[in-house]
Amino acid sequence: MSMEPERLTRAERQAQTRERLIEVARDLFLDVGYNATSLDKVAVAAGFSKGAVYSNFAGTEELCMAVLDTIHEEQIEGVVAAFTIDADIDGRIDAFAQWAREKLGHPRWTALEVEFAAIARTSPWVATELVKRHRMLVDAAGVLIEKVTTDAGVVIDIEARKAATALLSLGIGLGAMRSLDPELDVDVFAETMRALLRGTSRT
Amino acid sequence: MSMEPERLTRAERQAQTRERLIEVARDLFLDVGYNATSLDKVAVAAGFSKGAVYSNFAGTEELCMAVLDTIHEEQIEGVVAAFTIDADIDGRIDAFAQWAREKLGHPRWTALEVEFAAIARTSPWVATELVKRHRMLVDAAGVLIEKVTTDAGVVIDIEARKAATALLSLGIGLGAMRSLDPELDVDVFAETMRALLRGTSRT
DNA sequence: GTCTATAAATCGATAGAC
DNA sequence: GTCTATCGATTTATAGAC
Repeated sequence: MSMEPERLTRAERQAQTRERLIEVARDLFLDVGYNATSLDKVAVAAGFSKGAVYSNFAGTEELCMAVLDTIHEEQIEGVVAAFTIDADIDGRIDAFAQWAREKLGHPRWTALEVEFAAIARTSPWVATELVKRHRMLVDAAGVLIEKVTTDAGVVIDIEARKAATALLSLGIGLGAMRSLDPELDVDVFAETMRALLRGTSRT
Repeated sequence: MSMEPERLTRAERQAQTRERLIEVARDLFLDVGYNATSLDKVAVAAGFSKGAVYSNFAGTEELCMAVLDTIHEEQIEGVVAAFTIDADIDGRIDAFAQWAREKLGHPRWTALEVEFAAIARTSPWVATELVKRHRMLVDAAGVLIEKVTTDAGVVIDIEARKAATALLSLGIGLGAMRSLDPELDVDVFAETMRALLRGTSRT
């Protein structure tokens, strides 16, 4: 038990380096955007050199993709947590609206998401990978809406997956505009969501 | 009347150069995006050199802003045209939905809009100018929705300006995702819009 | 006003030492 | 695996000729 941990330290050290790089890169990408963040700045800010980055990621695009993966993971957790609290459907919708309101209040993510999506026009790899993730996000939100509504015995006019597409798109678009204009009213998200999920209840 | 036109030709020539540059820059910006379009490529593609661009625009940012102005102008014209056709409110909504469907089918604009918005994080000038234009777009759409609904004697649940904010944001977000994923369902825009503008009619 | 030439800075990516 | 050094390619912006 004395030297055993040393053997794993090699792999663990690299894992720590990778996580540290993702952590620092995330802050930079969210603060100044993708194009304004050079690979060198990330390395230096993390206390490494460019070589360390290239030995953990194929390049800038894969680094940003790894960052987006951590963000997407947290977003899904937040949405699931809001929609699975112990309350009726109205309470769950309120919880989600509150979560969305906080997220849209400081919407650095959406700006990065759409800026990085522009890279997809010249990078086929980014395009296919981003499409995968967006479809996964829409699917996850779709089944969640489907489950919440059916559990509550409510029938909504719009298809669950379409509602998920609309809400994700609205969140992204609203966040992008909000990150530009701090005075933009964010409550329109909750209002639109309620208009979409306004169901015809059946006992 | 023989040499009189010659005196104006100086100014007219420069105006033509400026328009030509905006026209070519628009195509490039929409095709490959803002960051992938260098000032030099625009100049060469237009049959000029970089000097011609710098004598007509302060730099790349102002050039793109001029391009966005022409696009915004056309967008407003399209929306106004759809909402002022000779029909009842349902027919006008259908016309707008059809217009939006065509625009979102090939949403090159939204991708440029959000990509350029990312520049605002490091350029204060771009930030203030873009905020001006977005607020103008929302205002224009808001008064249009207000007028159309009141003309039809319909009262909608959501405030007109909020509905305009939601629809513009949804269009931008949906377009950004659609430019990434061609299989994305665009009809959700029309469905969301109808859910928002579902009014309680009063004679 | 437009063009040519150039300055100056930045960034991605690679090669080789350790 | 990480670091140092460096190449090569772009880009913005300016200076001076015409």
